[in-house]
Amino acid sequence: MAGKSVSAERCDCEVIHEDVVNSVRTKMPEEETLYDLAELFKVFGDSTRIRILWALDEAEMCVCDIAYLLNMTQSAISHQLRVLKQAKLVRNRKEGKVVYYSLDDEHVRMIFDQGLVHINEDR
Amino acid sequence: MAGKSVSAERCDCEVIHEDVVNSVRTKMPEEETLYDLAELFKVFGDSTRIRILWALDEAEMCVCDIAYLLNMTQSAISHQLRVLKQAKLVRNRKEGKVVYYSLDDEHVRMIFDQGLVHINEDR
DNA sequence: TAAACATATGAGCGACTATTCATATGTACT
DNA sequence: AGTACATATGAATAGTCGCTCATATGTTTA
Repeated sequence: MAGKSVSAERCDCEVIHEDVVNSVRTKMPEEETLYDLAELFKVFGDSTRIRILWALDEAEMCVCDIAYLLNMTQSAISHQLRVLKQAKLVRNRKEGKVVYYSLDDEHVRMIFDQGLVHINEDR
Repeated sequence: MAGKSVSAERCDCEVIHEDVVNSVRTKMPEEETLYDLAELFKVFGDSTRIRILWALDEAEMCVCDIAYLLNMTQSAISHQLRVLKQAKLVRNRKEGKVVYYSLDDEHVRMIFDQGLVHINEDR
């Protein structure tokens, strides 16, 4: 509580550029916003889901199509589609027994493209 | 091996829009590219790392600054900075004992912004 | 109604990962 | 050389996650 113990409990250092830190702190978005952002990228952070999204960007497909395309179990695909739907990245349409999935966000492709730019940068 | 077993082993369905699947298949990027893309987004998929990147987008900071800003252990931050560096998202500069980190990619902000657009879309 | 089939879902398992704790490395100062 | 300090790192742990397997749901057709 007194003198130098400004640095709280977590940070075990002494020298701090407090002006910089305070300046940055005021510019940071809300904690919750950054948390939501991380949650969104977590969804992109799996190659199965990336492949599904990429495929759906090309054409609307049913669960079975996707499973066949990616050579994976129908169950595995279905589970992942649920994740993607919760993240509001895909929508579905029912036609008899068959459920067709498609992209629900035109920004997905832009985000992917930006990611590709980064990947291709360092080669 | 005969007749209907076109659908391989993984996909346990029968009805498939093979034309669509084949068309999509030709348009899909290489497996490795999508894998790398997922790896990149995996790095973004953690709120600690997102916060670090956002902070560094505002100003260059030393490890201790970041730990103080985010109220986290120096060790935890250091571990995450290593991940970010391996992903070529941050670079560092040494000045005596202190190591300053900064963003190593101007696309990060654009990717974040696109992500925010998605998040804010459905409210 | 019964069989066939596309899809969804819950439980369980193995793999991965973020943090903590202890300690090592490297630099500055006395 | 020795102390102080900023940072890095390895091991251990707790929590998360993707897939599989079994099964449920819902729709079509006979």
